[in-house]
Amino acid sequence: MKDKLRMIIIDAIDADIKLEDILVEIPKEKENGDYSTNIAMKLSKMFHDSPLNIANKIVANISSTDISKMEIKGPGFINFFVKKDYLIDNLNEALKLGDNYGHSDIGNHRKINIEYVSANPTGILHLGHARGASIGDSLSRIMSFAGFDITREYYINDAGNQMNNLGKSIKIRYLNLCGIDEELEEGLYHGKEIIEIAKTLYEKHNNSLIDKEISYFKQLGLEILLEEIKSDLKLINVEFDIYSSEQSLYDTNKVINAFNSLKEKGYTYELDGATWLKTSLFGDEKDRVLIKNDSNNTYLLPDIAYHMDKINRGYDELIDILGADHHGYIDRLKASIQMMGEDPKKISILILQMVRLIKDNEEVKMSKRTGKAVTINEFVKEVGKDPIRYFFAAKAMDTQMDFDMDLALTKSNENPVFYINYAHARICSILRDKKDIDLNDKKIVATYSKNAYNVLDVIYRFKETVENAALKKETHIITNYLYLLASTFHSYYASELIITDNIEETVMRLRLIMAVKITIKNALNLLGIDAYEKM
RNA sequence: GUCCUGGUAGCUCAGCUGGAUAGAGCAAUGCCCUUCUAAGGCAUCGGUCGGGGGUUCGAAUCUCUCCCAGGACACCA
Repeated sequence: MKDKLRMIIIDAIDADIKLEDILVEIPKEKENGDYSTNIAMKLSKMFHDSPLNIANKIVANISSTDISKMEIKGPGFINFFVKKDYLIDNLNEALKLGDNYGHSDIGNHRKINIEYVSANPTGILHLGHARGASIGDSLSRIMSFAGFDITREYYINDAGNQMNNLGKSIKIRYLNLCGIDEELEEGLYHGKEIIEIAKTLYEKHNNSLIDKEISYFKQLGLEILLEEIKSDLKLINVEFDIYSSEQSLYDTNKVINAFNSLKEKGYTYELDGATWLKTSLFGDEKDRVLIKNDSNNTYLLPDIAYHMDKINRGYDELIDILGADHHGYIDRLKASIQMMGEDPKKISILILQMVRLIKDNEEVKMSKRTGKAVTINEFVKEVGKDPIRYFFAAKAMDTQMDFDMDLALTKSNENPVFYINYAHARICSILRDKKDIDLNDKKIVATYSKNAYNVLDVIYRFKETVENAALKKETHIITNYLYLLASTFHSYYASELIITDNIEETVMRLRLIMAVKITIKNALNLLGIDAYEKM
């Protein structure tokens, strides 16, 4: 309807205006119409005329069967009151489409790769990772529902020095169990999951692994921890399409090829025994080291190879969801990609601000080494998957958030996910009582109440909400919508009975709440949250 | 010191391509179960939009400056 109005408005203006310059919005106050536009004020300068005059001219030029009333108010807003037939059409559409209601083609099958979490497999995932995982997965679901072709990818840093440290840490813990005294030095991994791995190995093999190389322990640790990461992610409904390995980029010569390509183009130079990349040529604040003077690579080189690999796999856009501590990384990566001859605009890097965990009014520091961090596993057990998913989706990525453990653990009704699911459960309950009423009765003459129309209107807005969330890449647009939908429904529920003696009325109202149920379920699904039949 | 994010009701946060009286939830207060789930509804209370200047018909929104919080400034990833 918004788009329709924009078309109507543009036809009524005698000037060269682009469609996207016309803003149509839903006024906060109902008395200001169903939709409104500020275009007259916008055109005031261009036409050298007062907004009110322009508004009057525009209104005089509009004639549409969809519009029941137009008003000019305030400094020059044009308010539209539209006929409500489209809401009924949409209701029928929703019932017909079911699980597919709200699906959009706006993404036009553009191939998008979303990379998130990508935590090094040197420990167990904790709460901070849960934010990235939740946002990444919700965004994938939303964009996918909006018609984008989404691939979810997890990048495993299995080639760097931390992996050797992992192997070393496991081996030392194992040797300790075998009665060999060896110190676990600073910088190695002190987490209790490392001890557990060592313990498992000892129970299984006793002393027989003492002479094995570090690389043996490294490989074992990697496999075990990766499995643990996958199963932890599954607890919050997150799964990936592709796990790609840094090591494999070396094995297939993609890293060396990337390096040679940069070198051939003259973007590298030697200094102090290291090899540098001229990223400052393309907007980075300074040049970066590719190969250290101990002849090891920095992380940047394989990362360039990795992003090139993704581009070469045919994606139209790469989205990286990274923690706030990586923000300095954006410029150097984009600069590097540009040197490789690709458009840096293909890469969107979304920066996720930190989560601070608060317990007893004090911050709990999260560190893989101390073993003190609250793991996803523990957190799901205490709080539950759905509140976690909702809570993370509900906040814009760029807000730093404090996660108050004590508050979350009370499991009180402060969590809106209960409120939303309560609406769903209520509907299910009514539908169980409907007995044998035929909902497809076409001969309906009764009309909907004002409250019912409010509900219809919110249901109608679902599709444009999905599109908006997908284009802006913001998950909280969906949570806000869900809350509005639930709230509008609860209000309607209190205002009239669904099942009455009047069969026509009953059928209409049942159809309405069924559409609400479908919409809630579909929207919750976009966030990886279950819809409850009963509460 | 430089850069990046934030600073909106007691608390957690929306709103930010400039628009009508700044919105929700939680907390507080008062009503509403002889009605399909009261985990609900209805209402009240609550604000120098961090401070100050600027741009204009109009600024929470744009701009400058200062203050506060967190983060980044490696031949770590």
